[in-house]
Amino acid sequence: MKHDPKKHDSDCMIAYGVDTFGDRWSLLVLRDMMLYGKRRYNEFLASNEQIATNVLATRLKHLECEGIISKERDPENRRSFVYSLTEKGVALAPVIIEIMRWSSSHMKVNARRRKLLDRIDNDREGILADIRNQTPIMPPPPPRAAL
Amino acid sequence: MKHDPKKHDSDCMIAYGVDTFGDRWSLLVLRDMMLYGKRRYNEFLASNEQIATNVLATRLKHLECEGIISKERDPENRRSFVYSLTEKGVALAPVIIEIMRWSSSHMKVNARRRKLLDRIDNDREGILADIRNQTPIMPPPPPRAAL
DNA sequence: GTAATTCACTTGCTTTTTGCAAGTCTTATT
DNA sequence: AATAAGACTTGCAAAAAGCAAGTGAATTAC
Repeated sequence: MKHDPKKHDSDCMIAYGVDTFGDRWSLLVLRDMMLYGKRRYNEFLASNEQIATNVLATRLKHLECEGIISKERDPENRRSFVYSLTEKGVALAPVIIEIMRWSSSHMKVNARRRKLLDRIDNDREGILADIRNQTPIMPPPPPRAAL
Repeated sequence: MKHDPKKHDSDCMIAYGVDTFGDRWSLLVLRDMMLYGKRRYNEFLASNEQIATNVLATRLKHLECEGIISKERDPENRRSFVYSLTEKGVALAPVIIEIMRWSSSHMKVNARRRKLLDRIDNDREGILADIRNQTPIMPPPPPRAAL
């Protein structure tokens, strides 16, 4: 599945970004991959934000089609697939980082978050390296207690 | 109209950003304000992306309610309103900048865009100052030829 | 001073997208 | 051979987006 470049060729840079990854669920999937190192369908499904399974499927397809992520069979368990960030996907890290930086100044920041923010300021290269080789940069939040 | 903080208090930083400004139309309105210096309802409506008027109205209300923009009557034309970025809104500039930077490496970049990207690298402070005092940092694109 | 205009929206309706529950298909385990 | 895990698909209801037309206050034109 390949992306049709015609649509964007004369568009603005923000419009291109927005069309490619600028919706709630795509951004949350990218967060799951970059921050928590998630790589599997059921890991994305398990996020606290409760994405619907059909919506997750279409988002993964779209991100793959845009060249942000790639999909391969897990060699160790052939009924599973593994999603990874491509170079194009890894290059989105600064966007995610700036969103976190912005949010942090407008919401309560707990210890786990503070630690990550400090690292953003002091070890940006290390964070980018971790994202590139799929090392989680912060522990995933505990599952929200069910009603 | 005030935002209810309960919803986000224990959420993640990306989720907070996504809920606040992370949808197609909000991001395009922010672009219009930051890059092109747009400040009026009919200016937003006139963007090439063709936002529907009812959708624009709800987005402006949401952004205002989240404290990203503020709305005042135009003192020189009292049937008009002027929207401005708040400090919280200006603080989103790095997110917009990183989206542009990312997009620029994955799409064709014309001369106008190249000029802005150079300025992002060489005069970041100047750009942030322009955004803060509502000076357009690039000319708006020509209106797309109607069908 | 009344009529036409501008500006910023609303309203009503259709279409598209999302959300939810259940089902399918492939590969693996018992 | 039967059961289960993993990754989706399908069908349907609900919410959001898109479209066209209408409203109401402020302004200019006659």
